[in-house]
Amino acid sequence: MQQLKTKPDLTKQALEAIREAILSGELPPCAPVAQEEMAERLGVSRQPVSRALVLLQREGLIVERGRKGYMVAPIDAERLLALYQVRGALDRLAARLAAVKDDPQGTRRRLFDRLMADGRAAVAEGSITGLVAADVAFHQALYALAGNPEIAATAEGAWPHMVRAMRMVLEDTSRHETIWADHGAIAEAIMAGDVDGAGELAARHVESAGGATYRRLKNLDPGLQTPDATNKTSIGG
Amino acid sequence: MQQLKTKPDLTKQALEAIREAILSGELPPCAPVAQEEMAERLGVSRQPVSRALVLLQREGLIVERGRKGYMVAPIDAERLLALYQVRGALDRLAARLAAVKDDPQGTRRRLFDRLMADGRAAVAEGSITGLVAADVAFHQALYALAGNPEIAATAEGAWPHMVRAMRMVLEDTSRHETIWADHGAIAEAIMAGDVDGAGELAARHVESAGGATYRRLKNLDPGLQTPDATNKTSIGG
DNA sequence: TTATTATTTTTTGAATTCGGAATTCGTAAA
DNA sequence: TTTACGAATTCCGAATTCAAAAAATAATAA
Repeated sequence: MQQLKTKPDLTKQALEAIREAILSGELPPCAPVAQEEMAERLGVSRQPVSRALVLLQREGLIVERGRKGYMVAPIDAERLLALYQVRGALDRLAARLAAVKDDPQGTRRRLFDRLMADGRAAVAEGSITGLVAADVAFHQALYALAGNPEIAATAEGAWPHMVRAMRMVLEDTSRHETIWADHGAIAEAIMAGDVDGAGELAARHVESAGGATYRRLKNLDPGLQTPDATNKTSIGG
Repeated sequence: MQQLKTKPDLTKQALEAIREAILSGELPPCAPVAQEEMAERLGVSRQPVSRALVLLQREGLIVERGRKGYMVAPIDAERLLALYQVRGALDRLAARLAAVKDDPQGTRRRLFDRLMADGRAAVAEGSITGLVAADVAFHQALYALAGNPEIAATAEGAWPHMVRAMRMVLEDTSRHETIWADHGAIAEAIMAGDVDGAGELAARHVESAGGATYRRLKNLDPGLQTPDATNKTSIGG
């Protein structure tokens, strides 16, 4: 018999709702986040909203504005670059750990096949939302395959910031193809058991994304760009 | 004229106080944490305590026990091992970033000299508390020298768990010397600008500590142990 | 004596209330 | 017209109150 569904828990619901509003852009960067208004909008009292906001602040998605309340954190290019560097280290570790495992049942291969198909479909469709979802799914699968739950838990803090920036970056459709070529190469290296190769590819992929994000946010990357300009070396290695 | 001191902020104070109580062992693993009792002990209402507990849960230092309230999280050997693996990746990155920087003013060398002196003094004194403090200081300095604030922010989630376990591990006094020999080697490699070497040494040092912690918590390491048994290879590499 | 059920207690989550601090707006004076 | 002072409003943290749910306990029947 399975566990019955637990109670709603207003604090958790408020947390999810507000985070989702921030990630979707419904609450854009620098938008004020007033407790009373949020409580009103969610149909609850200020209490659960206030508790959720403390968590959101810890996640870095909202920042204090003195006695003026909170506001949605601005998208900070330098911070994103630093976060991508950290995630590069985490993804390298995840890929290495995934590569040392073998896959007698072929479940891992089927998982990658499905993820790659979803990603390719999103590329073909050109849907930003679909591409973001497929990207998140791929990397979360990487963390899961590593068998170290703390990798996913640690990386979880960085992902919301990246999702928020990803929409802008993916406006440059020229990157869509290379992203999923990278993912394919990473998956192949993992399935081939190539520990060093998988880790290196994963780290470079992430740092490349970080560089692209940085340039995009700094408006250094107006439109198209030659593939040569992407990161080929990685300090994280 | 100087700025006036800002307000105390009861929530933050409660958070620090309870966290400190957990790390010091005053609240041992599996001890129940009741909101009312905490509020009473800290001389505040349940409100700021409740908000602090939400944060502490996010940090993983306390866990929910249904309607029975929270309890201090038990020390989980598997989890510690996983956390050390993650921190190995982070410390590798930090050491590499620190090694690429140069130090024309010699401030970095003086910092390392001071940290090493503190550590050696703690080893000579044999004070567990002093050793823990010196270890934390050394690695936090590493994160600071990396120039990427997100490394420290990310690693911060893992440290409280490690501090809690460190007391047990450091009862094995034979490790004290090797720990600070490792630190010395890492500092030397960084100051020599040896990026690969510094990263490798830092990662192995952390994973070695993780292995020692794991064995200690599993009671596989009763007392002394030959240095040969320490980790010489690292999957995180 | 044991098992089951009803009651009491405990403890938390959420709502409401209270107090204080900062911003804003209005008014008066230069 | 601009500046400065002060009142009013806004908004949040904290305390208090309320309600619900689970655990503990007591009581009763088999």
